[in-house]
Amino acid sequence: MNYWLVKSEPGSYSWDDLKQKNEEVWDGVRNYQARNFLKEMKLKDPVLFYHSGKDKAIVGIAEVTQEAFPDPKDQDAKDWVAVKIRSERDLKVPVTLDKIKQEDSLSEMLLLKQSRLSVMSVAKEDFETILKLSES
DNA sequence: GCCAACGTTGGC
DNA sequence: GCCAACGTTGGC
Repeated sequence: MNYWLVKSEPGSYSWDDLKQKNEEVWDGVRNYQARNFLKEMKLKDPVLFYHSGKDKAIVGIAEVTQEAFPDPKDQDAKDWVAVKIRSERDLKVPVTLDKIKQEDSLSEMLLLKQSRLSVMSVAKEDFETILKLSES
């Protein structure tokens, strides 16, 4: 099992939006590195949901409900893909970017290293650390 | 509002 | 194929 993180600007699509719809097609990704991660996602992989912009925090956990398929928004039939994710649960306490930065063991997270990447993998240990941080 | 990081475009 | 110009993302 692999672990992932997706970013969204809450103004355009928020965690609440996902909870309301339950399941969503995660499409429109137009970055090769992000696309390659989308292609590696497997059914039931956990996905951290991060709010960029004002929030700057991981707010919930989603789950992959459909593996990569051709992005329906891909007009030119390029090789872009989408997945489906479903909201699983809220984090008890959102894990802010500040908190993540304060945690030495998380300093290698792609979230910190590549601020512009919108879909990324998360190491198992890092995933677990974040869960721990979300408990207090 | 600014700026760093980074991706894309287009001229050469 | 290189690189300057420009656009976008996202943190500060």
